[in-house]
Amino acid sequence: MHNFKRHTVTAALPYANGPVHIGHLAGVYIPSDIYVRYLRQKGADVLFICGSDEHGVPITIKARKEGVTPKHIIDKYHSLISNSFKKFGITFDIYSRTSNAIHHETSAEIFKTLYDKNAFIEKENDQYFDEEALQFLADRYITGTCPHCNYEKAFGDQCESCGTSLSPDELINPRSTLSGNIPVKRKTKHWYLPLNQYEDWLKKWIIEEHKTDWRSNVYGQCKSWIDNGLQPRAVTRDLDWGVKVPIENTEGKVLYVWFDAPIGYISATKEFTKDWEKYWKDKDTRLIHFIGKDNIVFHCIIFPAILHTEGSYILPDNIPANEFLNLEGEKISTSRNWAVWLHEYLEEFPGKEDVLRYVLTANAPETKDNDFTWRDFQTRNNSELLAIFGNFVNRTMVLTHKYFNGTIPEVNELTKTEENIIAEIEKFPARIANNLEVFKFREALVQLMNLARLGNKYLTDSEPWKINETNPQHVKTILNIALQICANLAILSKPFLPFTAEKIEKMMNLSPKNWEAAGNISLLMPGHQINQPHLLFEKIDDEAIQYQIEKLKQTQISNQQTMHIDSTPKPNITFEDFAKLDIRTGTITKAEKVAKTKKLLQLEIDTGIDKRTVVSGIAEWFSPGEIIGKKVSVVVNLEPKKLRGIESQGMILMAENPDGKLIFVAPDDTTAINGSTIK
RNA sequence: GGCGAGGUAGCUCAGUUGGUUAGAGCGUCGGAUUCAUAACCCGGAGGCCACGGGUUCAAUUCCCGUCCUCGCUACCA
Repeated sequence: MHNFKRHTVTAALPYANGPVHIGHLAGVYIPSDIYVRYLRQKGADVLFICGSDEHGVPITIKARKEGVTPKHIIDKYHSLISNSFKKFGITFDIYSRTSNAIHHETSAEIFKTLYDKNAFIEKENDQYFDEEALQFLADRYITGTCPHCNYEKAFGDQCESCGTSLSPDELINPRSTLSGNIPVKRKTKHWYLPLNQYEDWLKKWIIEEHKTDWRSNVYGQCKSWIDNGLQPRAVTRDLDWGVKVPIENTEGKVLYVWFDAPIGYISATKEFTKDWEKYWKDKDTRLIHFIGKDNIVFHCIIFPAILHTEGSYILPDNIPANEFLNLEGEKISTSRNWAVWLHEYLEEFPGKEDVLRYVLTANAPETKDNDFTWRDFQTRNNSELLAIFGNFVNRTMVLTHKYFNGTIPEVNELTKTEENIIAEIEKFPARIANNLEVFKFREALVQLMNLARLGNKYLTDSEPWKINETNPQHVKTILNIALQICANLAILSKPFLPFTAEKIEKMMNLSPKNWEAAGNISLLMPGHQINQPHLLFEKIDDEAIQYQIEKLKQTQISNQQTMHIDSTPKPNITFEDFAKLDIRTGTITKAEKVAKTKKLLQLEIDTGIDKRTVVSGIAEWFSPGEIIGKKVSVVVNLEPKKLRGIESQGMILMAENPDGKLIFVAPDDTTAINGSTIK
């Protein structure tokens, strides 16, 4: 085990085209903040780095849509995001942004170094070009008809109607969104990182050297990528928003956003300190990336490959990626507004930053996707944070004021019970720390709560309110120890619940202490005066929860009304155009799954005029058995097309429900005769 | 379909290098208590450890297969 001298901890750069939500917090920022706060409390040399990721096409699209500049968008979200983090007590040493000059210089420099080392492959290929706007078109800047579902506003990279990933070449009738013109193909040159050449190196570094210390989800995902064979990846794009490619004659080309974004960690460090190199180039520095699982490939494979080739940088020692957090059973979605936004939470639950920190840690998606529900949020606040932690501190403080006017009493004779309690207290710092060291934040938090439980049990068992008459000397001992537990809680809860820890410190007149100070009963000296107690947490009532649930329900309703309904009709066609279509009623006579596909069913349809084979992408919604005998509407004069080697001789008409499920568009009356023309 | 990660009490999760009664928190039921935000404390109930085979003296744990969830990937006239 390497003995590291310092830590560089990074948290994934949030993309500056929207606000941040609880999924971001639970997945990346809370665990990283807990870890860093813990390290700092241990007196470690640690740097905590983050910033906004401000390049890439989606930002330019959003800007165009809203009629503002990309700069306007990133400024808006950079400050919104940065603010939310600050208010939640995420203690980055620096929260930078990739639009800064220093980042452009740094990423250009690294690109250039790799370029000079011949680390890239140059490839020339055809790409769509807008002759009016005089620029190459990013995939997102091209719209056209989806070849799969005929949706007319599909993008060059994806059809939002059927969800298919596309390449611009597949689009029917492509158009530039910049000018509306039909784009032309032009040759353009790009650079690729030949990831395939890194396979042996990655195998050794990840598969062999990090088999045991990386989380199984991270390790498994990497292994999957490596085993499946890696492909060269383009590192440049034709775009005018981003880091300019630092080579001559490359006007209009920028670094692909995934290339420059992780370099943002380095440039942010540079911006923060002149000493940045020791945090990135010294073998004694431990580099840790906190990310969500969607980022595994970039942080475990691509970015390390870049750093490795550059040559002077260290590689990450661990990459604790979390899985995803769902909200009330559904995937969190920015575009569908299915989220709890941090800036809204801060307004609706003022002073409850720690409550959310607690709930998201207790329910963190460390090993698998997890679900955030408002009911669970309420229960964890009321029955755990408040009832166990808050209540213990409160009852201890109240008793101290009642019996000793807020002065810490001295410890007298220790019974066996006290000796056991003290021995227990000693174990907690290590117990919590051991879990934090291996990124088990959930379990660490459970241990913290167990300390409060220990305190509650001790008070209840020793009943100072009963023995005050008969044995006042022992009451002093009991309360001293209970108060020492509170002081320990102030220290040990700080990484998790920083605002609460500070409140306890204030109530107890206690100066902040480092981690090693905890684990004993000498934190408060007899005679020390404490302040009046204030409640650390308050009950969250049904009303507040109901309001949040209602809010989500409204979102759901409005989503259902707007989803997938294209409000602009297609251009008019003549009757002659319509008459070209030959749609017949038919009956499904056979159905079977197409081997090795998830969505395809091979159907045999009795169209009244013949029996023919149709391949249809409905397997996700219908099993072969349930649709045999089903009446359907079939386009019988569609040009046949081969799918997965099977010739499809027609198309079945389907409609789509708001939830994405396809339903048959079929004759209302089952007496409809096969072959009857639909007109 | 391929690959990866998961499938353990009502809920959220531990755990098992194969071995006597499978754990925790919350919830639930009962008891005790009143210092404390009806909170705390004690106790009970609640599990074919996804399903089917196999290996073994013994499997929730190992092997094979199946099903379900999530992710990546292919594919969806």
